[in-house]
Amino acid sequence: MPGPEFELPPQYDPRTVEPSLYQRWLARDVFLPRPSGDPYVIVIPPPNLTAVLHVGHALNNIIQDVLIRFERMRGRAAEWLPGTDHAGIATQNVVEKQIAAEGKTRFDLGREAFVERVWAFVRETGDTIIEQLKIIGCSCDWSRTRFTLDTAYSRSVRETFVRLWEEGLIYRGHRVIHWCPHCLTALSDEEAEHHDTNGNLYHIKYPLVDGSGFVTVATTRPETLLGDTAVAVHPKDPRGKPYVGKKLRLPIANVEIPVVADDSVDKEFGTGFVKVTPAHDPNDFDIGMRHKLAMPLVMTEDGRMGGPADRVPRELAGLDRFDARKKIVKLLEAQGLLVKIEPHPHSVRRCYRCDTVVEPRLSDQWFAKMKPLAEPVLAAYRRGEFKIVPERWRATFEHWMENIRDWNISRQLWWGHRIPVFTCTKCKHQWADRQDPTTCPKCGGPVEQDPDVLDTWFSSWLWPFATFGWPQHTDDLARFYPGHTLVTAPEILQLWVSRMLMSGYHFMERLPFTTVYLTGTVRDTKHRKMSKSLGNGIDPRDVVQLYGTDALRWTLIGGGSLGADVIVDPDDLESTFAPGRNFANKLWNIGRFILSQLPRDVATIDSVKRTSLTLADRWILSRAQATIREATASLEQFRLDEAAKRCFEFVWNELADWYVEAVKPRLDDPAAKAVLAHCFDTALRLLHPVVPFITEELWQKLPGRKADDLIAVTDWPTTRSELADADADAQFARVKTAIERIRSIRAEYRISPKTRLAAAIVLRGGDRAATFEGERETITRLAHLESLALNGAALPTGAAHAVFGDGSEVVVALSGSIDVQQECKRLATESERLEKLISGLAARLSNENFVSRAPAEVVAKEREKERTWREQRDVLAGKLRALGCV
RNA sequence: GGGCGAAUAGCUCAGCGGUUCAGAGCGCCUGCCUUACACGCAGGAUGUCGGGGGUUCGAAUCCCUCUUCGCCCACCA
Repeated sequence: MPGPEFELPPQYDPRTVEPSLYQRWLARDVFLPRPSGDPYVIVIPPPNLTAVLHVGHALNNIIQDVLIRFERMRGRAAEWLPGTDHAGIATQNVVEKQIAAEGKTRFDLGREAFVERVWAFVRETGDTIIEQLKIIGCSCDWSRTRFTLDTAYSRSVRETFVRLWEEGLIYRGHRVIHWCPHCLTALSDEEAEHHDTNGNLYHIKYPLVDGSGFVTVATTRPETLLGDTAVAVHPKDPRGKPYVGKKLRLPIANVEIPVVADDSVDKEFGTGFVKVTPAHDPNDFDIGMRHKLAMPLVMTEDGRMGGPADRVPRELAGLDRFDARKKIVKLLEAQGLLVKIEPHPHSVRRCYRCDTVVEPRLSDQWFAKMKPLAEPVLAAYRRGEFKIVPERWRATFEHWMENIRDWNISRQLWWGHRIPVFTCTKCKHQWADRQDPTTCPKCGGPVEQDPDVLDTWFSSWLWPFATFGWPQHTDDLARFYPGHTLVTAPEILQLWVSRMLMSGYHFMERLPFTTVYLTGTVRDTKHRKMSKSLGNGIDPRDVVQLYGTDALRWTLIGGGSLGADVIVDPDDLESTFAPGRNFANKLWNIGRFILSQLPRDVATIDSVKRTSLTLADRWILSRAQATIREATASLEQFRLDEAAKRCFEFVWNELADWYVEAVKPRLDDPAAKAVLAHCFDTALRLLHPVVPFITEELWQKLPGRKADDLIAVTDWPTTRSELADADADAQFARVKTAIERIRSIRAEYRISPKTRLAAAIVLRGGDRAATFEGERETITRLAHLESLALNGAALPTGAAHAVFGDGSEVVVALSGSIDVQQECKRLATESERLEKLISGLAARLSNENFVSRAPAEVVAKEREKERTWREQRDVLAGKLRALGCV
C-alpha cells in the first residue's frame, strides 16, 4: 500500500498559501475575460479614494467576486472591471483637512498646487485600496483598471455634458440651493441629508408700520429674519386677511416689508403668518417669485451674517449664523418682540461629506433636466427589463424616479472635472465645448471657462460605458456593454444606480445591467454602520492576517442572507470570524485525509462499475448531485448564503461525518477511492467562488492535476442524472437513524466506548432487512466506531432500546445491568409524549373539513403517521410491562 | 408627515401557508486526544416564533392592530 506522497500540517495556515496563489492566478491571466464566449460583466462600484476600505466594502466586493468566479467557472467570458472614483467633495475635504493641520487653506496654495496635492494623496490611497482588493481575493481584470479622472474618462464626461447641453437639458438656474458653508460649495438634493433635530420654534412679533399692532410669525431660524422681504398669510385665513397689503417693520433690520397672501401657507401651522426669506429658503424663494419680492442675501458663503447695510446691523455682521441666532433672540427679547420659544423637533439638512448644517442659499448653478432621462428607465423597470434584488426596494426606487427633480451638477470645488462652459468676455456668448477654445467663435473675443467643477456623480454615472472607451466605438464597448449585475449599497440607489440607468439608456440606448443587487450593511453589535468616523471600522487586512481571506469571505457570505445586514463585533473578531476559520481548517483536514488515500492514478467515477458501489457510495454520490443542483440554483438566484450553507452541509455533515467514517474499513477498495476523489473534487469546485484560496490549494494536490490546471478556470460541476439515487438516499437515511439511536442510547446510559455492547436492528418488513443485509459492512463499521458489535439476532429484553419513525427499533443489551427505575421513567415519559401526539392527530383526522379539503397525500401521510405512532405506543407498552413498570 | 423593513434559543441570524417548520453557527451541559481535524468527535438542554385580534381544515409563515427598533423619502416655516 503506497503511503501518502506528502505530508500536510494538521492546521491550515492561510498566510503561507494565499499570496502565492494570487500571484499564480495573475501570472496565468485567469482574471482576464476569455477571448471568446458569452460575456458576463460586473463593473465595480469605484471606491472613493478618501480612505482605505473597511469590512463593509469587503462584503460588497466579495459578493461581486463570488458571482464573477461562479460565472467564470461556468465558461462565461467574465469581466470584472475595477477602478476608483475621484470623489470630488469628499477627497477635497480630506486634503483640506490635512492642509489645515499645517495651518493653511487651499487658497494659500492656489488652485494648481492644491490639485497637485490632491493627486499625490489620491495615488497613495488608490494603491492601498487596490492592494486591499487583491488581499481579499478579488479577481478583477486589472488590465482595465479605471479612474474617473483618467484622460479618456474625462473625455467621456465632457462629451456627455456637451451632448446634454446641445439637447437643451442643461441650464443655468438662479434659485435657492443647498449650500455647505464648510465645503463652500453647492450640493445636490441627494447630498444634503436629513437629520432629525430637537430645535425650537420662535414666535416673533413684527410691528405694523402704522403702529396699530403686531403680527406674530413663527420660525425655526430667527437669524434669517434679516433677509425677510414679506410676511405671507393664506388668502382664506380670516386671521391674516385684514393685514394683507399692510406694511410691517422688520425688527432689528428696520426695513419695511409687506404682508402678502399666498396659497402655499399652511393655515394650521404656527400662527398662520410666515416670514418670507426668498434668498435663504426654497419655499420663500417661490413666494418671492410670485410676488416679485427683493431677494437679499444676509449671510456670507461661509455661514456668517453679512449683507446690505440696511438689513445687517454692524453688531451682527461677521457673526456665525448660530451665534447670530442667539444674539438676535436676545435683542428681540430686549425689545419685547419675542412672544415665546417652544421646542420643535424638525429635520435639518446636513452636508453628506462634512456633516455641517446646510444653508439654503440663492445662487447660480448648472442644472440637468432629469424628467426626460428618468421616464424611459422607469418604464423599462415596469416592463421588467431589469430587476432590483431584494425586491423590497421597488417602492423606494419607483417613488424616486416618479418624483425626480432637476440635478444641480455644479460644485464650487477645485477637485474634479472642470465644467466645459465658456463665455466670451466681449460678446457674452456662452457655449459648451468638446475642446478648449482660445477665442470666441462668434466675435473672436477672449474666452473664460466656468471656474466650477462637475458633481462627482456626473462622472460616476457614466461608469458602465465610459470605462470601456465611450464615446469611441471600441471593441470592449461592443463586447462588454451592456453588463449584467451591479452590486452596491442601497444608500446610493438614487445617487448612483438610478443615474447610471438613466445615462445608459440615454447615451447607449441600452440599460447598463440586468440586475441590481443591493447588499446589506455591515454593522457593529450596537447596530451602528461600520465607518471610519465612528471608529468601528475594521480593516479587512487585519482579519486576513488573523484568520485568512477565506475565513473573512466565508463569514461575510455565509453569515447573512440576500440584502441582510451583517453584524461584526469589532471587539471580538475571534467570535465573528472563527466559524470561517474553523470551516477552512475542516476542509483542510478532510483534504489531508482523502489525499493521503488516493493513488496517483485514482480511477474516475465513470470507470467504476455501478455494482461495485456500496450503499454509502451511492448515497454520497447522490448527495453530491443534490448539492450541485441546489447550490447552482441558489447562486443563480443570488442567494450566495444558501449556496455556501448547502456546500458546508455536504462537506461537513455528509462527506466528513458520515461518508468518510463509513468508508474507513474499505479504504483499499478502488471504488471507494474513486468516490472520495470525485466528491472532494466536486465540493472544492462548488466552494471555490466563496473560499477561493484553500480550494485552489487543495485542488492542486488532487491526483491527475497538470501543471497549468487551475480550479479558478476549471468547469463548474454539472448535474448527472445517473448519479442521483433516491433509493440510496432513503436507505442510508435509515442507517443513519439507526446509528444515531444507538449512540444516543449509549450516551444516555453512560456506556463507555470500552464497554462491550450488543445491538440489533429489528426491522419491520423482510424487504428492508434484506437491504440492510447487503450493507452489513457499512453498519458493522459504524457500529465498530461506537464500540458496538452489531448482529442480526434478537437480544434479551429489558435492555435499553429505541423505536423510530417507520416502526423499526434498536435494542441494545448491556453486559452488565441497567437501572430499571431510570429506564421505567424514561419509557413512561416517552409513552406520555406519544399519547399526546396521537390524540392530537386523531382529532385532526376526525375533522371532516381536513379530510375533505386538504390534499389527499397530506391526509394519507397523516393517517400513516397515526398508524405508526399507535404501533410505537404498543411497543412501548410491551416494554413497560416487560420491565415490570407500573 | 409618508413609505419600507425587522422583532424566532443567552448572542448573531435562516425559515415566510401543510412535507422533521421549530432550525444553523457561536455559547452552554455530558462524555471522548476513536490511526484527517480538540479550529475536532459523539450525545444533550434551551424558544407560549414581540402583544392582541382575524382568515383557514391547518399560520413564525397571510390580513388587521398595538408596542419596540432600524432604514429610506419629504420645501410645513
